[in-house]
Amino acid sequence: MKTNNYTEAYRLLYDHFGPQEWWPGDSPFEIMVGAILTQNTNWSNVQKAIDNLKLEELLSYQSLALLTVDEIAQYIRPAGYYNLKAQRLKNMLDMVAAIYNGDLASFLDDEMETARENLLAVKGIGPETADSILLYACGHPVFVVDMYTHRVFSRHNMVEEETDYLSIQDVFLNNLPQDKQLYNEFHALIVRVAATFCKKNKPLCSRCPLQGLNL
DNA sequence: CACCAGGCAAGTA
DNA sequence: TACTTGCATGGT
Repeated sequence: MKTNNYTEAYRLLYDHFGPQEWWPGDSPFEIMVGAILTQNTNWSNVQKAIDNLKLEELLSYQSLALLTVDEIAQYIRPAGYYNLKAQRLKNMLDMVAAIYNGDLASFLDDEMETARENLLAVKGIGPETADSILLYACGHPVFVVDMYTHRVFSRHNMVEEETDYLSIQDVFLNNLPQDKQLYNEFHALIVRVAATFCKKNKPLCSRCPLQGLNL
């Protein structure tokens, strides 16, 4: 059975780490909030911010929409960049209000391309945040690229060192079956292997399961 | 103490 | 177009 290196990389990671069962969140709305809060930020800090909102039962579209930007900012302080992220959350809520008449379910059920355009039009939502929401909150078949994807696979010579988001995304979309469950697990596994074996400013780790690739 | 973390937008030349 | 900078907390 022949397969390509990208499918093989997925299999190696899955065999090593097992299913990751992402996204860590109980609802689509929690995932949308988490996607903004985790921008350039460690997840453990994001979890504290999410817990703050949960304790006050504010982690729903209807509840959060009642707060001012400054009020949101105080709850999410542990996530860092809290003033910026509070405004970005507000921008996202405003988009749902303006385009989907305040009905979150309408956004979640919308067509993928339309939903992506609406997300990218929100100030503070870029390609990674948009794709994370499309995949993990909406359930659309999108491959999410992040800093780890670039680091891990450029280190293994499977993506260019100097490249951009869409180019990396193309590599994976062109070399993997269109399968949202696979995209879901693969991204989570990439985060896992980066945190475990492929840290910044460290040499290629000999214990990385991707060493098993026949390049 | 320094460095890092699941980005993005705005400013500069 | 191609760099650079601001945003900020908490863990290692």
